[in-house]
Amino acid sequence: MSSPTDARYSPQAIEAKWQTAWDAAEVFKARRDPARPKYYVLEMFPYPSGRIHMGHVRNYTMGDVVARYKAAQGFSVLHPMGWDAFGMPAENAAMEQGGHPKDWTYGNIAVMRDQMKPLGLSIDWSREFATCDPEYYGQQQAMFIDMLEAGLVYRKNAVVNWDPVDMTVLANEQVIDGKGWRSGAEVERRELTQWFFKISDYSEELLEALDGLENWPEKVRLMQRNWIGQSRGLQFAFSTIDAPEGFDRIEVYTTRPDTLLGVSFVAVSPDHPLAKQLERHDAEVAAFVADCRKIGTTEEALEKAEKKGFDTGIRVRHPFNNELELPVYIANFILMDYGTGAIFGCPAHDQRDLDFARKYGLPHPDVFFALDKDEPVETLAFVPPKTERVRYLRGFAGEEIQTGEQAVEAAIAFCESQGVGHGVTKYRLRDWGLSRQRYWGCPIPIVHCETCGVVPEAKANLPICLPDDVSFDQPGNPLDRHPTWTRCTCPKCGASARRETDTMDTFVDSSWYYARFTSPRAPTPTEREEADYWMNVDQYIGGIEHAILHLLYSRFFARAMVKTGHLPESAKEPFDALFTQGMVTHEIYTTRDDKGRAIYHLPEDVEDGKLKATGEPVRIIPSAKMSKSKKNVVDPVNIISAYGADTARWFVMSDSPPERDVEWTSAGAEAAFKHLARVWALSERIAEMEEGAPSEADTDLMRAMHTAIADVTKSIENFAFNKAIAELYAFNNTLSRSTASGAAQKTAMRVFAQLMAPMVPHLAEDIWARQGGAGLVAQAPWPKADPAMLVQDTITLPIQINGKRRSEIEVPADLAKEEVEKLALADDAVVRALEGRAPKKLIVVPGRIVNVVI
RNA sequence: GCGGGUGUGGCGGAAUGGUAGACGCGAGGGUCUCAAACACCCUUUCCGCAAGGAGUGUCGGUUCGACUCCGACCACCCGCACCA
Repeated sequence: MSSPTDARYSPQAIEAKWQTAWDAAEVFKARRDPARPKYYVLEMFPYPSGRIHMGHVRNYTMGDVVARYKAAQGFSVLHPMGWDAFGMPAENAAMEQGGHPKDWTYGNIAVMRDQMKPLGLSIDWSREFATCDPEYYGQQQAMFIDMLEAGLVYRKNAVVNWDPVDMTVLANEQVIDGKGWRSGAEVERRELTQWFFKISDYSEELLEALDGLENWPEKVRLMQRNWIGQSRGLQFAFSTIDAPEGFDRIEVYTTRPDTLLGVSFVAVSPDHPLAKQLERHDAEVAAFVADCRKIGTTEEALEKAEKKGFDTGIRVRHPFNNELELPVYIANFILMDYGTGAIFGCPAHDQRDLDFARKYGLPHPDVFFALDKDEPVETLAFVPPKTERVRYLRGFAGEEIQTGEQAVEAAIAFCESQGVGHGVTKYRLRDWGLSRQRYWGCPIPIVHCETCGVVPEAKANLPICLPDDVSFDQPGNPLDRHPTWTRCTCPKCGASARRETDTMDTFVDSSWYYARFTSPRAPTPTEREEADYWMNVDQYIGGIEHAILHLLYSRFFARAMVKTGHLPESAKEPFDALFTQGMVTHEIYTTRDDKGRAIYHLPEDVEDGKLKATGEPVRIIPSAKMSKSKKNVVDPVNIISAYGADTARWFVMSDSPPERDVEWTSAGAEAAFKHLARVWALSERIAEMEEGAPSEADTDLMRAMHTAIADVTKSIENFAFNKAIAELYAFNNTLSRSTASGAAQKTAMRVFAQLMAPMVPHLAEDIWARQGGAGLVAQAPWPKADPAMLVQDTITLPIQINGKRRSEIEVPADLAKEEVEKLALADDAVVRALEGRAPKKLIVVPGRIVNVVI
């Protein structure tokens, strides 16, 4: 080996050096430059949990590859970073360890920023903010007031999880098996008056606009489509018999009015006004309803719970058959939030209704049969797709064969003509409840005045800052029991009044941060010129777990910002392209506390299945998404200090395709480091070479180089970073074995550095400089592949016999089909297989394959 | 329970309906070395000495040809509106 003894790849020195150089040149500062096209790359900003983990490294490296690649393509790039800093963990930490959520949060941010910076991400740190900065949430309060005035905010009652021992509202994740996570008390459903955003005003628009999001994954659009849940159905009222006063009618909504003649019962939600009315005077009803309210507030809990009903004794008349009286049940699986909170049951064609009917001995008359069968329903409901043709026995037009869809429309038309209800379009999407009875969130800028009622704060008084003097030694919302903070003046009449103590859902914070990044220090939520230039986000990158809520709320919020004048009309769909990366998974380690509840432990605190500190054995739960609450997070800091940031970046981008989950393993990090060290050594060797005389090997190397440019470029464009890396490996193999002249190898090495720069920017920068590249590789234009160098003269055509590969032939790339056929038929394997017969069929796919069918 | 997704060697994975296993890891063999590390070369889907055969979660279908498209099933993952 000719390399000098001191020549060694030392990332620590290289990385610090180039990060300093980038900072000095302000390479990553986003500049509004009307002369250049802009590109806005955004990764979902992190929650400051305390330390970065491999999921962050993977997520932010992906964005960085895109940002650096686009910069090389000549775009003016905006690539910012901030912190989704409000939320429960800060309050939990305050309760567990003492201290203040603010100190905990800002402390975590400082640590994580320090951990992130050595990664060498091309971020414009001058735009950084945290959502818990008063400068940020004050602007959010201003928008809340604007939205209130625009009719997009209102108050109504909604149910929450109530812990009767701790006297506090619980989040769904704090309810475990129906019990409070701290107190262990049975959780109750309780109604509170809460603030709501009118996202339902936009149901139809949010649904229709999904079609325009062509650069979003189809699965995300489908999930949102189903979540919004448009349905067409019939709404009508049953008239009641023996019902309490004011309940002479029960409104129901059904998507299957074609089954109205197969109805055998009516059921209402336990939260339905009728149930509430009966509950007041009937102990049995009260007991049943109370029982229903023990089921959690989640749809999942409701769906999984055993289906139960209570016969109220009330009857309704069938709208088309006065003789027929149907029982009215209160049923635990009916949602008050959907439709009218009341349904009719057609057991023959709905499994849940059938189970219910069988349980309570109700009939289940068939409405239609399959075309080829006429067996009455017994234990399995007959629920064919609505597009399938079936034979109606109890349709509105007698015995008729039609699809469910046709029958539904016909039924609606018939019912309307008879004056029984009307066809309506409904959505599953519910309004967005934003009230949280918690401290660490954006205060809702509202004042409750005895004379004026509910009054928005004056904008001049914003931001309404959270008070610092709070304690977390007792459960509940510290704002609610604060002695002075709640006292304020009514902005309307000047009388003394009480401040709203609810804070905002943290989803509000993350619904507009992308817009704030365009002018993070502005005295208004956004600045028109900046928003006009930078919006929309050209590429948004984040986890699939945000497919519905965060992304749907952001889409709504952008529209609300358009309506209130904070964003241009063109920004109502804020994310032009979306990429959902897979999650980084890891095993979970738990022990139990004295009450049997799970305590989670960090991987770094566990060794050989035992806690390092106490030796207590831990339970190992199979890999799951890395999450701060489960503490199954891996610390990348160790990898970076041992091998450098480029190794960490290279490793997380290689192997797994970015959209798929990856299980963290330390095995590959060493290998990634060795590879980068080999590349560095190769560059040293090439740098020492003489220029030399051109040879045929030069042409081969240049062909390989242009192929690499074309392949890597395409792979990065397609978000196939693992393939880009595989192609870089292949080019490395070619280059390191090349016998081309020094001049050619130097050229190839410089291009190699450019191609790997998005993934390993520090190493690329070092090689670029060593090979005499001009300026910084971070600012060099992306290389272009010469199409002439990609053309191949001869190709290998595989020959299949009956679809199985049996042979191959070398042919000129542009050989005529007839010639290929002749050559194929002359091939030994083909001659042997044909045994003198003619082939049944001969398929030649030019440039791809030949298939001989015998 | 409902909605969405994923499934390919020992491992991560590659493959516009056209040579299944690119590239990497690991493993085995070799060169170099006093030795080790590093580096380099070769082998590596399975069965078989070979010829050959089988093979992309399972079962079926469409096609000249299926990892790819369709249907059913199994397993795992994500979401289910107060985790972020």
